[in-house]
Parts: sequence; structure tokens; C-alpha cells
Amino acid sequence: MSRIFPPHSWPSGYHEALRIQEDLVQRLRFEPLTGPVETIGGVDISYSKKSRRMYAAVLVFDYARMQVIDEGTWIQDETFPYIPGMLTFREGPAATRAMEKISIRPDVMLFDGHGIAHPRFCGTASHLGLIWGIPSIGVAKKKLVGEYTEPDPEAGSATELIYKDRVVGRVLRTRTNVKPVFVSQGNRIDLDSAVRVVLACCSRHRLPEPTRRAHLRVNELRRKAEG
DNA sequence: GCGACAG
DNA sequence: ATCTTGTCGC
Repeated sequence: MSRIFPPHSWPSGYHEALRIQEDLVQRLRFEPLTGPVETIGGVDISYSKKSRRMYAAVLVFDYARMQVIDEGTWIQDETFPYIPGMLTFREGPAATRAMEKISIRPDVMLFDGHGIAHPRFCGTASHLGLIWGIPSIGVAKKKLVGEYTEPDPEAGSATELIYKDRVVGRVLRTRTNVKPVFVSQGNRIDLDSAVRVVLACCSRHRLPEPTRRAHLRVNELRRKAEG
């Protein structure tokens, strides 16, 4: 039994959130990214514990030039606490409102967090990519679940992230001699395609440009609103 | 009970 | 995310 959860209705309790993840995970699909990628989106959320406010930004880039061509932002109060494995219910509401403000739908989207490298194989990148209807990739700075061996120090080196006998992602060295990032399938993309896209966005920094720039943008929003 | 634990 | 000083290296 599966259904499509309304994008603008979010759960307030843990158990309802759990049921939603178990429902949505059945709808995830992982296939090679077909067709040319001309635009790519980056999403990030920032929140201040003090004001309990959230700042969201969705940036759309021209993939070839890696320049911003569209932007959507949103500010609101917190509606859900931070619980490992439930990040999408904390960030989803504000991220979705920011998403509604862009006019160019990106061909693929990068998230600051995991895709299927998640306790129930339904992290933020998978969840939001699914309800937004856009191929998505998870790029996290730290592990949530799984086991792996350290990749070689050269840019491009990678090892598998294994969880419950499944390959749920890749530990990828995006730049030489920097800490690796955790790349995982969000939805409508396979792991090889995901890694290829992430590497293409990391010519100058450890994190891919779309999420890196979205992060700078939300911090700018917060500074402007709070100080 | 103990350790792990995206942002 | 937030708390926090200095510091090593491209």
C-alpha cells in the first residue's frame, strides 16, 4: 500500500514520519541518468538554535558554465526537531517553499545530506527528490550508516559504502588530500551517474559548487536577518 | 546498558 | 547545526 504524500503537508510526530519513509522508499528508482544535463540545482538549509528559525536556499546552475541562473529562498520557524534519520522532516518544509520560488526546473539536484545511505534507505536527497519529481543526489560530509574503507588520497578515488549487505553509496575523494564525502543515490539516478556529476562539480573545492554556494547563500540570509 | 548519530 | 584558538599549508 503506497500513496503520494502531499508535498505541503508534513508530519509533526515521529511515528507518522517513520510510516511516510517506509511508504516513500518503495517508490524510489535507480537508473542511469539519461539525456544531457544542462542545469543542476543545489539545496541547503541553515538554522540558528537561538532564534529557532530556518533559512533555505535553492540555487540553479548552468551545468557547463557552473554559474547561477536562478534562485529561490525561504525563511520560517522550526517545525520539527533534529533527529538522526529524520532530517528531511526538519528541512523539507522550508526547502520545499524555496523550491517553489524557482522558475527553472533543474535536470538534477544535489543535497547536503544522504540519499539511500540511510537507516531506512530514504534520506533527505531521496525523499525530496522523489516528491519534487527531480533526479537527486545525496552528498554528505559525514557518515550516517554503513561501513567502508578509506579511499586513496588522490582526487577521484572512491570506496563502497555498505549497509545491510547493500551498496548504499560511495566514499569519494573529490580533491586530492582532503576528507572524502559520502555520495549516494537520491532518486531516479544510479551511483555511477551520481559520482560522475559530483566530480564534475568539484573542480575547486571539496564540496560540489551547487551545495557549497547554497550554503554560502543561507548563511548570508541569516546574517542579514539576525546579525 | 553502551556506542553511533546526515544537519 | 553549535561550541571555540590557534595554526599548518596551498
